[in-house]
Parts: sequence; C-alpha cells; structure tokens
Amino acid sequence: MIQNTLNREQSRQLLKALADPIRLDVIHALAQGERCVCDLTGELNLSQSKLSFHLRVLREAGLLTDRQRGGWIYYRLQPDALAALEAWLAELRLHCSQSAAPCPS
Amino acid sequence: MIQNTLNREQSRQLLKALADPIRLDVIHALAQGERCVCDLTGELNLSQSKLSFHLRVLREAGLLTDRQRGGWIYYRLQPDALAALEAWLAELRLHCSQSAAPCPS
DNA sequence: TTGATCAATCAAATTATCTTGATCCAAACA
DNA sequence: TGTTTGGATCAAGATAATTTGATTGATCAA
Repeated sequence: MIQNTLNREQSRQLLKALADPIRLDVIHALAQGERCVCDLTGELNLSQSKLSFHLRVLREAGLLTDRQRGGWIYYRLQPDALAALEAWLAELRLHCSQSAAPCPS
Repeated sequence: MIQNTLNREQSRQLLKALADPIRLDVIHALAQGERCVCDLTGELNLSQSKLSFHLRVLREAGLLTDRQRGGWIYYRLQPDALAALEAWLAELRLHCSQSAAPCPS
C-alpha cells in the first residue's frame, strides 16, 4: 500500500478485510504492537486454522505484514494502509453536504 | 453517530456497510452531494429494490440520512460517521509499530 | 536422522449476504 | 374517491464467506 489515494477496489478490499468481528479482534490486538501467532491463538481463543485464515485475509489486503524468526511468525499492523483508508474517508466528506436540486429536475 | 470514539461493534457495522461494491458506488455518488433516489437508480444502473436494499444497509449503519420532500426521498452522506471511522483508524496506528518480544516468552 | 511443534493450506459443510420479482404503502393529482 | 408513481419490504433462490478437521511443510531439539 504505497500511494495515499486509494482507488475504489483497493478501499473495498481494505474495508472488507476489516469488516469481520474476529479480524477486528486481531486488529485490536495488533494495535498494541507486534505479536507472535503462537500468542494470538490463546489470546483470542481461536483455533489454529481459523486464526491462520483470518491473518491471511488481513495480510492479503495489505493491512498486516509478517516476519519469520526461527519457527515463529510475527504479525504487525501496516500503518500505511490505515492512513490510506483515513485519507480516502476524509475525501468523501469534503463535498457531501451539498443539497440536491428538487425533483423532478 | 454522535460520539467520536467508536466501540468495536460500531466500527464493525460501519465497515461492513461500506465493504460492498454497490454500496461503494452509492457512497461515491453521494460524496458529490445529496441525491434523490429516483436519480440514483438510473445513475448507478440498479433495480429499484436492489438500490433500496443497499440504501437501507447504509442508513441503518448510520452512514446516510434521508429526508422526504413530497413524494421524493433524498439521501446524503453523514460526515460524522466517516469522521468517527477516521478517528478510530487513527487510534489503531498509534502504537502498532512496537516489536514483539522473542518467543518463547 | 527422528520426533515434536508452529503455522499454512485444502476440501467439505455451514452460515451469511445479495439478488430477484412480487407486493404493499403513502403521496400526488385527476 | 380512484389512479398513478416513488420507494420500502418480503420470501425464495443464488452467491459468497466462514468454519472445521485433516494434511502438509518447515524448524528445532534430541
């Protein structure tokens, strides 16, 4: 997620990845800092494959990055992706308050 | 959407409502200003009940407000909801860059 | 090597969401 | 009134996403 103005498809992917209760739990856990997968399973009370599935969704959306250190894998939030989404939202509200012309037009 | 710090459930509902291609089309259309439902149908090339379904999802999430004017109904974006989501995202990235302690801990 | 552990992946079953077409309701106007 | 029109709603079917349990690959220690 390099550029700071997202296109429709990019924002949709970020939003869809975020729009799930389990993935929000993951996001909130990682908002406190990087975490090992081995810790997250217990912390969030998730089965291994379930956690792995959701981590993948978040990673493929560009919201997380991972690093391997020996046998363990650590995930962290990608602040750029969050910032890009913020910028996208900010743009939306710039002109939204203009009233419509009365119908039929 | 009055307060500016969303809880987990509120943010999830906003995100889920946004995470759909048709609803993003609606959002983008309304980002230019208020619009009548009668115009949106043609503008977005949607069936009446399909548009109505998605408008309802967005409205119930707090992202849109509607007003009735005679027989026509106008929708507009609720900038507060967008701002609240921005603030929620901004909080997430405050401390996310802290590295994890090596495992096993 | 061998065995044990962490994590990713896969296919099948489940669950959630969306679409469609019909129906209903309220406002506008003859 | 009766009729027309804009828009919401409903039930059924279609589509998409998630969960589960089993399997696999990789790393580490003995």
